[in-house]
Amino acid sequence: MLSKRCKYALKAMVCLARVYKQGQLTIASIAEQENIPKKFLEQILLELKRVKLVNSKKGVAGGYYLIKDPNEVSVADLYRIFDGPIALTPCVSLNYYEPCDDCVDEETCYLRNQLIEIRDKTRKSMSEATLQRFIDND
Amino acid sequence: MLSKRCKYALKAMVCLARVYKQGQLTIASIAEQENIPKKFLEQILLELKRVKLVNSKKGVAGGYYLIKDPNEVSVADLYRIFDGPIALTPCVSLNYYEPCDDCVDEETCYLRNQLIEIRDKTRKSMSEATLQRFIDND
DNA sequence: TATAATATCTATCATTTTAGTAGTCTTTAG
DNA sequence: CTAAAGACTACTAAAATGATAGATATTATA
Repeated sequence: MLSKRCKYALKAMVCLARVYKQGQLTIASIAEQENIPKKFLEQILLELKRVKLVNSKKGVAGGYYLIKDPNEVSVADLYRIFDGPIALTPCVSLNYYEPCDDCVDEETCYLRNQLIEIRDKTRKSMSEATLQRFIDND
Repeated sequence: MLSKRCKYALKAMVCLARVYKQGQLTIASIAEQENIPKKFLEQILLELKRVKLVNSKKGVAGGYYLIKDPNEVSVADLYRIFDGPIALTPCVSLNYYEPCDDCVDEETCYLRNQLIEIRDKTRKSMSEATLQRFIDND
């Protein structure tokens, strides 16, 4: 499941993708349109800015805008930012690798092969769900 | 990511699958072999018994044994028991459906189509990872 | 029949994560 | 100058997670 943060981020990003290279949206307008608590969304957009997916302009007539192409941002990207590894265990994660507490020897772990298969398929399906697709296939 | 509960459950189930129709294993033996806190594993096995995937015998020479065929139990089943919906939002979950707090109209939700696609692919890959496969493809 | 080995049940707990809220400060167009 | 925007810092309530503790019930077997 997506956390609320991540779902809100996805919604906000799709909103911004719709006006990609055509303007900006204020936090308040996104929050209202999408039923997201404004202060919470503020934090989320700040994080999206920190990782350079969006940028913002302060002051009157300011707002947020997407800086990456909507074809280049996917659910997988947002999931990793807000919800962490896509893999089912840290030991098979490509982006967030960590050894498992309970596993003695990774090389001989009998879970590994299947978990890697699941990881690859999940990565693929989440990567294919780009912002652009959310717009096109609406 | 799998919770520890779920990962421990998976490991225990694979252990039990290896001796399917050939005997039983004690909590202690599984806990020791797999580096799982015994009391925690106890709770997990109790839950697996409650949902009728395993059964147990008390007393000396007692233990747990699988009652479903190892081809009929998958990561998807265990995920649902311990970690909940496989879908990314409750509103596209087949087994745990719930409307979303923030969505006004489900029918016109622009996230829906893509989230359903992801759900179907994830369900498939997690369902294909049966206990038997963990044994065969070890 | 006593006992040791096993599962079962009920309760509790510390820590972390989640989903926010509150208040103040900074920037900027007009 | 000021209103409208984002930025920053801090706090918090509730739930989930990953356990631990202790007492009870059952059963094979010596």
